Amino acid sequence: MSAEQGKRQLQKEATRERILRTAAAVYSERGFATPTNVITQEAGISHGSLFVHFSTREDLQISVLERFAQEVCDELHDLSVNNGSVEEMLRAHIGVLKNYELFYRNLVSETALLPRETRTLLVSVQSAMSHHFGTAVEQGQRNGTVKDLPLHMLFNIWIGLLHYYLQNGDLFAPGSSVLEQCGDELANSFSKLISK
Amino acid sequence: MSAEQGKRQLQKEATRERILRTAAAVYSERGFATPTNVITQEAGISHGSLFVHFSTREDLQISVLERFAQEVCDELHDLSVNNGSVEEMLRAHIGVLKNYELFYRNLVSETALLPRETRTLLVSVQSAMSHHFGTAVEQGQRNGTVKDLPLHMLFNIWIGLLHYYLQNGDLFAPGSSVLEQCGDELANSFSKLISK
DNA sequence: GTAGTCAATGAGTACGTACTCATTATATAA
DNA sequence: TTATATAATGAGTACGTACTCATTGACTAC
Repeated sequence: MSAEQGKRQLQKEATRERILRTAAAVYSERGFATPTNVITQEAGISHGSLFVHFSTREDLQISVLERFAQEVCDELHDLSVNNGSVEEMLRAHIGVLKNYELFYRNLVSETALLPRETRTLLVSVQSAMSHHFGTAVEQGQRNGTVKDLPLHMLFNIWIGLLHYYLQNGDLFAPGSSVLEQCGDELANSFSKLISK
Repeated sequence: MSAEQGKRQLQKEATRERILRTAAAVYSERGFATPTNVITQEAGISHGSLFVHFSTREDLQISVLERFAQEVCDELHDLSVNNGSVEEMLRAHIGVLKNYELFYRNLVSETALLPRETRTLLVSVQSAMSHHFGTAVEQGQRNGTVKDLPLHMLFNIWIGLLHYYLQNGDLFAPGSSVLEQCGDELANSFSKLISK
């Protein structure tokens, strides 16, 4: 039976899970360039064991990122901010990202040294958000409170601002969370900016 | 005499110069993670020779970046866009960066893996630009054509947008120059956005 | 001309780290 | 109970790359 899992298979799945969780934590704190032996050490397993579960380091990175993207996309998708103001919607966006700040920060900072595939994952995260963004902004545009600039440009300005603050978190909020520290200011400034 | 240089000293200076220029070119095309042996090969000198002129790889990177920052700062400083519109000023900014697009693009994309000191250099480049930005925007704010948001926030929104497009150049302008392709749209959209 | 200096060389070293594989221990099947 | 399958191990290998250093040969000072 497929539902019935032997002790061995359960153990294997548990180890794989342990690696994935540990890697996500390590990538959050030390960045994606962290060597594999640090991850296995942190996970309390042998170095070789990692390669029983993931054929290459890149394979592991992709798996971690896929899970992350899935999780964030789900959370973003479930946001109930329909008919809210633009600023509310932006705050909700920031609220979700706060849960992943360190990881997301490293992800956008180090995209250049990550496997190509991960680019697509980042795009899918943005797409998940763009739906709510579009809804709120278009509503504002229809009732004449928001400027008539192309939606994609407004979205890119918002994402660009967000990423800029995340990447330079140590300048804008030294030793602290940028989203916590500057999130409100960002949402507020941006919504003022796009309003007529 | 210090003005009098022996043949030897001239040769040494020429080699150092050759390394710096080659490194800048290589960093532009392959990024800052390119190994030192690629640079020396490209420069047509022995690998060991590099370490006669630069004690470490990091030392070379910093020297290259210092020269770059100096050059860009000078060009930005010399911009004669006083009393021009905000959009003109932004176009001028883009015009300068076009000359360094590949290098600058890699710089903002890979800041995370570069030595700490280089962060300061990037800041100094932004500072050089912020003067013109402030002048143009404040003039607009005084005569009531530009929104009254804090100057630093407007500047960060602009830089964030610019960097976002540079970092994702392959999405916005595949196989081409983003600044060439999207520069006008960026300057135009941003100036529309901040106008009342 | 001779001795000393120094830029340049390139083979060699040190080191980190991704990945392998023979072995071990444990669960499952007979 | 015995035999087989396999998850996990960790010492070992391969490889890339930053950096060293004894040697060379062109320049300089005397």
